[in-house]
Amino acid sequence: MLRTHTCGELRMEDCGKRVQLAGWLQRSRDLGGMTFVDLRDRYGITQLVFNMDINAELCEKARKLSREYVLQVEGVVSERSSKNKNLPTGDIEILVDGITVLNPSKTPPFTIEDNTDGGEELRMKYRYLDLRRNCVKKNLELRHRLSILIRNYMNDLGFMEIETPYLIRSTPEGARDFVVPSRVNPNEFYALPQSPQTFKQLLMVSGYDRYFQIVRCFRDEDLRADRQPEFTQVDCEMSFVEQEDVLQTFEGLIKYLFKQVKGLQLEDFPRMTYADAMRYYGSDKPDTRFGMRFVELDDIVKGNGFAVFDSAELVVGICAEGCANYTRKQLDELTDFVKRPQVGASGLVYIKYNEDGTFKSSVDKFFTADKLKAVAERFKASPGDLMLVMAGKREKTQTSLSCLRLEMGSRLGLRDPFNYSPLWVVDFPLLEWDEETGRYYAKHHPFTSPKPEDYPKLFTSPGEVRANAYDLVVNGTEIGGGSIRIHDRKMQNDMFKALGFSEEEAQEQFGFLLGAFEYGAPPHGGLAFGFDRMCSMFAGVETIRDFIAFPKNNKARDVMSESPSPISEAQLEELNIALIHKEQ
RNA sequence: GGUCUGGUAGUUCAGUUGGUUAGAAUACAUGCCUGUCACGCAUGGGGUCGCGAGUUCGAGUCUCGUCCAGACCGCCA
Repeated sequence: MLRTHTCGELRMEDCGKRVQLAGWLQRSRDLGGMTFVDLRDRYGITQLVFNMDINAELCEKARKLSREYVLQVEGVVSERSSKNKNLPTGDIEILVDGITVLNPSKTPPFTIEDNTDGGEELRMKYRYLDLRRNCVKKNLELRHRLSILIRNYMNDLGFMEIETPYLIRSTPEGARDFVVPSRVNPNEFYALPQSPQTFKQLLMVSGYDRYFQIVRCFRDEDLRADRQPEFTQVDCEMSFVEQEDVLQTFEGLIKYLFKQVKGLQLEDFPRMTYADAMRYYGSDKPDTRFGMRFVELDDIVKGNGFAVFDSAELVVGICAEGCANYTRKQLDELTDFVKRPQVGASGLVYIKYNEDGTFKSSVDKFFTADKLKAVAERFKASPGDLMLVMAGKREKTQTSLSCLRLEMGSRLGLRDPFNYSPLWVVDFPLLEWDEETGRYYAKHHPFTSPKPEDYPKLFTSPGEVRANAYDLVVNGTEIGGGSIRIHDRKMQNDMFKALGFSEEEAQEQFGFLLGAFEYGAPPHGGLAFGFDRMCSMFAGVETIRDFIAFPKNNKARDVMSESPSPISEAQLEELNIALIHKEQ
């Protein structure tokens, strides 16, 4: 061993011990007669001291070392004459009598500190240096800790972790697949799994009635701060359960994690139907840390000669408490905000309920004070409040107002990342109409079961069928989701029919699963959590990249290893692949 | 596919209405300094202003194109 201790563990009671440490040179302070060196490893920082009077030759050697050199030192643990309260090892230092440079280092392009001078791009290019930083290390430690806690909790409940394949059959439903050419089967391709969905259902057929897996998944879609092409799911499935059993089981897991990681004892998670989430928050993942719920106004405001309202499918608004003093400039900012292409609203109506009880609105021309008073009552507004109203097509208006609600929540400081507000969103629609292709798609996936009472509507009014599907939402972020699956062959056939699949197409793509369902599939259901998002949620940040050791950038590139990259003609030849656009 | 923001020293940034030799901080190098811990002080080196074209007597600054990075919309069962 090159060391007897780590750089984080020596304390006062170790004084007098002869020790060996190894690590990286964080920083050195050369005072002329003496030199201090901070030695860093994964566990902490320990100060080394060199003194001209004691060993001039060694001190001279220490002065020549620079940042990120890898050192091994030997010396005696001593009490410091001036202590550093900011450091766990701040009471002691090592009186060094021997030093070995294990490896020199070029000057790193940015400082290895919490408040680094390096920008995002540079840190990603030199990610192996970025990972030396304490704050990045803490993120990976959190991730590790969560994975251990989850595995232990699931194990205690009798869940088995079973690995499923990464090279699987491509299916056209859902996200775009990453594909992998097969050399031994020319002209054929595997896909990387978007999730182990079909395999975990097959495991239920096989009788592994409680399965989980912390597993990498792949989706070839555009990236976001909270979306990577490869990401990790906590994938779970149970047999002989109903929706309530799944919700209870995994609410337990999440509460356990909050207790262990944050020391928080969470109340039972509220349930909200998809319909209510859309109606009151304009989103299927509502941020319930604050109110400002939607209030629909159609019956009050229509028929007063304001064409925008009269022609709208929906007139809906929110009430921002205490914001009646917003200036013209602030209101214009909000109008600009909703008019941005990303939000896409055509305008914003404001109604100020002034402190003196009067109203001032952008639609005074059309509405009497009495009418505005009626609107204010519908909002349960008080003098001093500001009502913001939007109108138009129902869904579009809801999503636009949802953006505005979140913006107002942020402006008013109502979105504290460490104030956690979890909820289950339930009763999702089974199907979703797609205008472009003119057909229904499974909102969750094609194995999701309809609610029994809605099953008869599958062919009469498919859009109204609700599913046994649920999402766990925390602070406006979808942390996980799942469903009770279809285990009945006839129901599965009906589902494919509703999706416009012919018998042959269904057989072609999912034949192995359908076949399995004919050999005694148990009732089953489950869910999957986004593990990266879970980590970022516990840390109170938006981006999941901080919790992935080697993430991709927003063009799906690894700027460190410069991946993806072209492959050789020989490789292409071997795979029987020709490139169409070689120049790109 | 689209909207927006940015690209100037190793790094993080400033750079006025288009006008002389492009600055600061930090890092780095050298020297001084015996209790520092963001040590201090002094001196010094360091620039294809992302790239290309255009406007102009003159472009870091204006226009167009392009590349790169980031946020978002579409997309993500």
